[in-house]
Amino acid sequence: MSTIAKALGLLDLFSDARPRLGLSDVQRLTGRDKATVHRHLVALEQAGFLEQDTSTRAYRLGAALTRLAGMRVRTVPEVEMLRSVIDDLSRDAGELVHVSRLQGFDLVHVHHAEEHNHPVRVSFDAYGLPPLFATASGKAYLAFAPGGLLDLALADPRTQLPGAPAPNRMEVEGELKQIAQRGYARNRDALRLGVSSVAIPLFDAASRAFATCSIAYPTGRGGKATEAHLARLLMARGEEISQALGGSVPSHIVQLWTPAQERAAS
Amino acid sequence: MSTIAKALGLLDLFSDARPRLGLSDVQRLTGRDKATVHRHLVALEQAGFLEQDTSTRAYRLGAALTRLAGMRVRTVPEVEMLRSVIDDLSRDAGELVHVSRLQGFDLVHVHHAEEHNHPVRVSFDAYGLPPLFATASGKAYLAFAPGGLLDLALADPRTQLPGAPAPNRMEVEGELKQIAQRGYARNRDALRLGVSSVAIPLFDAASRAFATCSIAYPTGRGGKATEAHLARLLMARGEEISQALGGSVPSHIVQLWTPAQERAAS
DNA sequence: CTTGTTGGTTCACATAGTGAACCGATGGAT
DNA sequence: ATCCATCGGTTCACTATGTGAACCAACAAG
Repeated sequence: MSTIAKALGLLDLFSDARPRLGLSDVQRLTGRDKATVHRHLVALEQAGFLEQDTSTRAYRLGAALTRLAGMRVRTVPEVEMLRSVIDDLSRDAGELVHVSRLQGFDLVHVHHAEEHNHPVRVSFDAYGLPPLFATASGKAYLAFAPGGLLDLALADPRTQLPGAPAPNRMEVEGELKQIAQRGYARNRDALRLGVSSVAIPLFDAASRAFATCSIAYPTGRGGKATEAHLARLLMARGEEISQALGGSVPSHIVQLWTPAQERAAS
Repeated sequence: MSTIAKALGLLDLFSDARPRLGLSDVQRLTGRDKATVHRHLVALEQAGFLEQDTSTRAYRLGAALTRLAGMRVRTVPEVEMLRSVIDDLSRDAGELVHVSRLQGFDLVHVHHAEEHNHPVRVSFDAYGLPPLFATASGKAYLAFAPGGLLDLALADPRTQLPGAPAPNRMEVEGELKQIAQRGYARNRDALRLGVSSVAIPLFDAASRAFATCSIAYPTGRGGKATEAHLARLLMARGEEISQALGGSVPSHIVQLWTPAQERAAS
């Protein structure tokens, strides 16, 4: 293992729960020699990746990180950031994966990836603006967005499928509550006949829902089991996808998305 | 020089102007051996600090940076982030340095540092809310804030010193224009008799003005020369201060703040 | 077909990293 | 006041790790 990897690995020891670490803490957590750990910490500090509190002598994440992260979001287009994660997810699921960002109440296309495993698969046009209430993505967003938004969305005619009956406010509220508890939204044949999908929200740096990721699959292919399987895949990568865009998922939702056995293991 | 420092130094080669670098680019820029550079790049990539474009094979800043940067802003209080920069600035200037954030049209105290070089120095209470138009900070903010704000600020009575004549809209506009050209705002005896100050805006991650940094000094001490000297110190650190808070200064303002001889050198 | 790029790999060599032992300071317990 | 544990940090002999000249394969322009 390269010394570079060892040193950079130290940064991963810091977390929201454990934002400040002393020399001995790091030494214990890594099992490495104190002298080694110290030299690594000093090197990271000199590069600005760590800062040392002058009074407690504890280390915390440094300013160079925000500087470089800012550079990344400015110079790397969203699509590039998403590519590898979304490709992986599409490969694992064997279905069409789709990321949209919210602009007002429009779901605008950001990126998609499709895998050609199945003979029958979902295809779609990337630039249509589907109505919020007719998609799993739209409902996933509303279920995790701040409260007031629902009324505004209901008032906007563009959020509904033309010709369809207006959604009942009580019913919708009930469904969103279910989604918030379950961790993902689902949809069967609502937007296009024969197409089902599951979706989760994505969160920005301030942990606000601002985009969504969905998997679409032919309704014919799967019953409850398929839906649950795809939803699991989606939720398992939910945090990674938000992070790829520079966001962070609120901890209670990370928990919701983490399978029970994994939670027990950690 | 430690290999860790060498590897981390590679990240600094990336910039807004040069966001993607190939192996040979990095080799040229550093003068190090190609094999060495390559191993460093791979190590950084494996840690997520770099990503390699699969088609062009060029490297760009990676997702680990945004993840860690997010952690930093969540876990490290603003005051902690500012401390070292502001302390340095206060030491260099030998005067009181002051950082405020805008909440509506209130300048709320974030952090300050005072140096005890001079026998006569400015002291102040940290928690007063000075009127926007009576301070260098307030004017620095307005001069670099989006246009519509000025009218809203003029309409708000709290932005003006009680008892003072209402500011003339044309005059104010002219002054803000001057400030925008000069790069900093100034103030003599407006808020408190015998106290002058110079101020610059601070920018957030989206490059919007959201806070200010000012240096206060006794009017008696300095004429034009002192003011210019302190303003230079302030502007020289302007980018660093914004960055400490996770923001980034628009490039045209960085230029405005960079002395002519330094610009020629780089 | 040459010539000059590019990204990447190999291996003998020496430099840079390692860790046991040590130091001084701090903070409880006794 | 003394002991003991723990803290952050340093030293130095030893060797594992990093280094760089030489070497590929692939690609593009002349």
